Amino acid sequence: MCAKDCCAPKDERKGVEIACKCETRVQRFLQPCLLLLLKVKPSYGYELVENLHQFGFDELPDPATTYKNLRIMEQEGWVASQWDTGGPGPARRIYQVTPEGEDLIQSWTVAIRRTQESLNTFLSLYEREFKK
Amino acid sequence: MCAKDCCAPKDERKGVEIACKCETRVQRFLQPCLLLLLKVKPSYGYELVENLHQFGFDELPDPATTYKNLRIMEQEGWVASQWDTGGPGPARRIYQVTPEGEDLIQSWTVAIRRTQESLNTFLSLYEREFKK
DNA sequence: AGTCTCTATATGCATTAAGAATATAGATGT
DNA sequence: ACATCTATATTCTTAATGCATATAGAGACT
Repeated sequence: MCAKDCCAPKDERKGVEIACKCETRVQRFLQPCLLLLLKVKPSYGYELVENLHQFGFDELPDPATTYKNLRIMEQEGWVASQWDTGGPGPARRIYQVTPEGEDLIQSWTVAIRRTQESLNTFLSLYEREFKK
Repeated sequence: MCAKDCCAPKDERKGVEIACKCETRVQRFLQPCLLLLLKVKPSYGYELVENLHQFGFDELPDPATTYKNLRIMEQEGWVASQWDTGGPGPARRIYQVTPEGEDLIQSWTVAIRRTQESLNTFLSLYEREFKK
């Protein structure tokens, strides 16, 4: 059993855990999560990474991925940023959601509801097949 | 609005629909769906592609992807295949689930339930933020 | 002054899953 | 003989992500 209680055993030769065989990652889920967090409160990369915990990612996206996505989202016009040099420590790039970004949260929620229905279909079929 | 009622407009210059910006694909969801379909009834690639409709994929995985995944799953030992030359038309490679494959369906279901909880968290936070 | 750690952002490279395009070929109908 | 439908397979490319690494300011301690 792997750390996620599903499948992957340890690789005895290397002594490390090998990739989980039954992982189902939600691709492009990071961007809607970031948008929603920023809608709740304008924030910056380092803090956002910590707040992503609540979305129950199996493994948190690494900082590099988060920073890269924030830059992409700014290019797309969904968020806007400004440097904050006021606080302690190094300067922070504070992001906030634009009107376009707010519209997109609505649209993305529609897509996520549809994704959820797909998973429901799988789980229903699973129950019908095994739990009888 | 795109065909999925969320965001992507048509590209006027090319006259074609551009990629939807708010798509959240469930990565590696195809394999558990195939395993479950094969658990219900042994089948072959071409037929499986048609039966994938029921899982509500936004866009059906193209045949190439399905065939490739079936081969990978056979290499992993989750399914076994044999040629069926009996029926009409060209020979079919019939797949069925192995005991290892059945175990994996259980494990994968655990992962899919966890994924569903992530989506629930997003949707709850969305409702709290917007629907009040 | 030197250096160590924590915070914070950023870039380059490699991996992986998936799609697009294409190739192959048997069976069937005209 | 030829077109069409069924069925499988391969190659090339793209997109999203993770890993490793680089950079640098601020505060603490010696």
